[in-house]
Amino acid sequence: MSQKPVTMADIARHAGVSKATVSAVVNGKDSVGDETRVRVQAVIDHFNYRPRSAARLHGDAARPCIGYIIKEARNPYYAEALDGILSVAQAAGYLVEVASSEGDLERERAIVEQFTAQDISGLVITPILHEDADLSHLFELKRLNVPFVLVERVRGLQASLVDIDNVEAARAATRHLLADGHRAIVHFAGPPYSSHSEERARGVRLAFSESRRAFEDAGVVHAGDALEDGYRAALERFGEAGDRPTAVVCYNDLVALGVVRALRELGLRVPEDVSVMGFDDLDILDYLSPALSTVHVPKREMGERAARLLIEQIESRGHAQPERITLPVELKLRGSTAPPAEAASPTP
Amino acid sequence: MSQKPVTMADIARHAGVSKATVSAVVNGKDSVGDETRVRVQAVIDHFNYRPRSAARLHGDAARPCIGYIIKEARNPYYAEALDGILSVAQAAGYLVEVASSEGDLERERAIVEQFTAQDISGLVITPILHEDADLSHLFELKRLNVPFVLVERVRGLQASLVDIDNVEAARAATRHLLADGHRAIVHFAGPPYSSHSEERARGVRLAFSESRRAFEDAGVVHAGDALEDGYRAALERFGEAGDRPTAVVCYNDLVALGVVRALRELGLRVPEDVSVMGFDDLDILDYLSPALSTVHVPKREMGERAARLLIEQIESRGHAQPERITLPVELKLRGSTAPPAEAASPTP
DNA sequence: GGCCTCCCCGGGAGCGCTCCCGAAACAAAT
DNA sequence: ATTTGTTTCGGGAGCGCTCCCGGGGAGGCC
Repeated sequence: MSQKPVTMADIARHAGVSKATVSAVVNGKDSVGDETRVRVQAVIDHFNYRPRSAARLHGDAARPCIGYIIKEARNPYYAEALDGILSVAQAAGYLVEVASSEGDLERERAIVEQFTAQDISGLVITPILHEDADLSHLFELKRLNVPFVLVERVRGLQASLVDIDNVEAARAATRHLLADGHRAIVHFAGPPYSSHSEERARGVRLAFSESRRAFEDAGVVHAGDALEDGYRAALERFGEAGDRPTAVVCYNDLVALGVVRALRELGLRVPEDVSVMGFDDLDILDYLSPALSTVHVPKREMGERAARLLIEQIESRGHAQPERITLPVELKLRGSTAPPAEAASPTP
Repeated sequence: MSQKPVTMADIARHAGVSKATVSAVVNGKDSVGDETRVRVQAVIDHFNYRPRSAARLHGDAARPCIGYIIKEARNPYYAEALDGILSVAQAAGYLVEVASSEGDLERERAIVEQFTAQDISGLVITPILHEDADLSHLFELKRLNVPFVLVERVRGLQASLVDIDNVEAARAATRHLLADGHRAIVHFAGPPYSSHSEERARGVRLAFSESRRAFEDAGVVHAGDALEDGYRAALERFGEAGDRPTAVVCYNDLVALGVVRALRELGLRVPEDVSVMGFDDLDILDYLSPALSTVHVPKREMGERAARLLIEQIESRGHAQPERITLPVELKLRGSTAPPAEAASPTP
């Protein structure tokens, strides 16, 4: 298995030249004769030699590069935030590398290690945070003085953060439905490893509990963060007979789209029979019909702010203080929410 | 600007210890006394020292890692392909890093350099290919013996490739519309830097030219690859009075969704007034209404095959032959295409 | 008080590579 | 024939770090 790595000295020996000459050939210097070049190149090709550039520690410093760790490659949310990061990073001459943990803590840990082993300049991290997750790799980052910015709150970790007030946002969205007269509202919550999910669920519950009018809590269902999750959850919840919620607050827009599809298949109309509220305001929503009511999250701006914060931190050489930025959200009411049929007309 | 980088020797000097001790502290070895550890750590913190791990060239080899270079972070197409790459790579113990060129050749070049400077194990590349683009960085990869797999054809570059037959696919899609009786078809082509775009346009033209029935070529319009591009192009093309195409073949699904929105705003019905054909078959399409007719591209499988090919190449230590895989596509007819009004009901 | 541990720590070699500089080898100019 | 120049190559130092090993100091035991 573990072949001995072929080194530049090996090539030099086999080609009957010095290491310096091999180095010159590898780097395309013009200070080497054609005959020698060909001979050395042949040996290189034969051994399939590739210089371990890790060893080349002087000379041109690596281009500064920041890493972005996301949780779900398939959620356009991150692509939009990436857009913001890219615009700022590019302007500042930084490269951006993205890695997805796909919701797996061990993968996140491996990614962080990989990045630090590559002397990355800094990281923007969407951390995995399920109950008693081992966050040692994040603390490790602090110990190694690797600049990083979080885009999701981590309890007990003193670090820069760019986020929205998820509790308040979810609360506002739910309040709106309550004000519209909905009395049975269900919340399709996100994945357990996300603090965003937990916070949004908390906001929904807060709105539930503060509701003074007659209200039957239709509960919180653990759904997920993908299209299929919303679809499945809605088929299950609305497929059963009896009490049917009149509104659903979703963890995010993808879940909401899944719900809309399920409702359509179940023969329920949106918003006449069921109101659906999303979260995030993905770009694509503008292009759909019916348009989804949702909470607008300034993803692009969050990416920009995170990148700016990170670059400040990098260029201050770690002497910048951690900073916390909370960006405002906005309720976007479009076509997928309306007062419930019963409440719409009567009770003036 | 260019601060002198603080090295381990600096820390050792200021702490009054040896480099070895500093190294031990940095790596959390337990062979160092508490008092010394604290003192050294203090100096490290003060100077904000971070070991240049590039210099640590023995010991634990870096985790094998493959890079994926995409063209457009915001296109879910790549996210779905990434899904396939991730599943194979993860199973084989590889990490995946994604970088987006955002359609910019210089950025692509910088990314490739960055990756090779990091001793990446291999690359999956979606190359930028506009007319007489300078592809020297790709040839450079061959020279450096860096394994890589393309997922878009590059003329004149002998390398592994996983792709579909874009010409044939676009031709089939257009043929279908022709067979349905459409006589004025417009093609909204993709960005100029993409060979996929060029090939698909070629396929459309082929279908045009082979059509035996009376047919007015409504032309090829240069649109782009994003939602807004399709939206803009459709507003322009269908906003004008006079000859109105009865069908549009789009470069991809995003463009098609943009077109659908524009048509809706213009008061045109899909598919009654205009048929819209997409390309790619994004996951989200299943969740939309009306569902989009499109060409199903096996993105996930393409990602899997590309990753598998790449890993074979890596583990054969460069002695594997380049291989070309062409995967089949499938026409997915859903709700956005139909025979044109005139042809459907022959004027009763 | 002598001796043997054990624990810390420092000295120094070595990693694979690149750079600087000078030695050959040959050509051209005086 | 000597000088000057040019091209091509090798020797060797040095990069920042880690590992091995051996030396010294503190403490325990007789």
